[in-house]
Amino acid sequence: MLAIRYAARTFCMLEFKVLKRSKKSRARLGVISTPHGDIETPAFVPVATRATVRTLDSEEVAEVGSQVLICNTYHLYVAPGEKIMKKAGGIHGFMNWDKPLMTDSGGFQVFSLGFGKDHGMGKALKDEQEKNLVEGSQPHALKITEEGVYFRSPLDGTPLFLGPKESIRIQQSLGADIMFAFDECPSPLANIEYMRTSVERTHRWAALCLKARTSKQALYGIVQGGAFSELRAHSAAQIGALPFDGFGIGGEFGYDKRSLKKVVGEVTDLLPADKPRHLLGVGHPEDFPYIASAGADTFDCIAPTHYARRGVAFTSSGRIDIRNRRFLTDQKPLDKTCTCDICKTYSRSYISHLMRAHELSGMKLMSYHNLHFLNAQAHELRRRIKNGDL
RNA sequence: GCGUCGGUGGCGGAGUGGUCAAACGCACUUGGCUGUAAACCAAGCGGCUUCGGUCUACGCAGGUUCGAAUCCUGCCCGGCGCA
Repeated sequence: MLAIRYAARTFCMLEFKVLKRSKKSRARLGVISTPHGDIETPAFVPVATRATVRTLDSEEVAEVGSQVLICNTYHLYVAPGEKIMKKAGGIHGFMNWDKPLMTDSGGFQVFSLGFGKDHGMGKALKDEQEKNLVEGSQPHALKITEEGVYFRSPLDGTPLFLGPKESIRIQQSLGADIMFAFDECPSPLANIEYMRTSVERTHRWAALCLKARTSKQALYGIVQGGAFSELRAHSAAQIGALPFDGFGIGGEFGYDKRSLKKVVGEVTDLLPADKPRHLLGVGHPEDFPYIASAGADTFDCIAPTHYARRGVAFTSSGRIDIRNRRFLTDQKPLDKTCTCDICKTYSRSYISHLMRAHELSGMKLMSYHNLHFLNAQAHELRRRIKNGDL
């Protein structure tokens, strides 16, 4: 199955240059060039699920130093729908973002709307937990088959189907610079037999995605395998051997930072050195050094905006929950070392008041700061690699 | 003045003889969140506690009852109607 030939493959509009390789770690400094400009790597990729970085407009997202965004195929398929997106000429014009864009394939929703919802959990484990999800299990709300995944529209219950062909077709309508192969993001509770079956299916889907592509958009294959080293290695070897333009690394990576670095490092060792790697859905500020030193070039995370709306600000001295009463009288900025417009202008006291009063502007100020902060942290990673410190 | 309805925890508001320290919502406190199901979710929220309890509480004061936030009497306060 994986021996399909890709002779008719079109030339893709993506270039990757490695400017420097660290002597201390797997970290590397690079530039990804796309039709919409360059991405200096390592880069943080803000999440714009429904063609918006929640609470911010595209100009603000650029203002805080974002180089590239990732949107979501499943969510844009549900609303406003493929036709409308196609008619808009794709996401770039639709959301007024002329820098590079990625689209996630919908593979994460196979997890988040499936077992993730069933077990009320995210893809990251906090503690060691029993891997009790057995081969053949199906989540409550959707059905995973060899051909793809049957969903139901969260809006009106309409049956939806997403498989490799459909995902690529929709992603081509969305027109991002970088597409991702349709995969199953397996639950962190999946046992090794479930994981093996899932990974093999994701590999078959990967080949079908390559075959389905007819545009010049770049396409990244996705490595799975959870925290099982042998499955990660197998997946990295299989996916790495296919003519993708880059590689995503998805799923879970164990329940601590050391495990994250180990698992991702083992994967990047097996992937082609001249192609970019994207770590999917990991990026709390404290993770950044682990991610870069494991050899990932880009990585996305909902953290800055997701936490912002709940009152958590990322600062140089850790997280603070701005809604805590003590901040109501605190005249300092969110972070005294931050250079963003919010920290130059507004006090913790004011932002605490806005968040406690559920004012939308509070969520916006928080999102603006957090996104600036994470982009600045990524900038710092590049500086450290350049200086030989990482 | 007469009649009538009502006074419940920080607020709103259930309860109308025992299973009531009192539903539910808000507010408040704490915790969680990593390819967005998420401006969300969970726990706590009278005092003391060796966590089994125990004391004080449903306008105030009495009473009936084995037992009252719930029934009776008086008083205080508020809404409405009639004078």
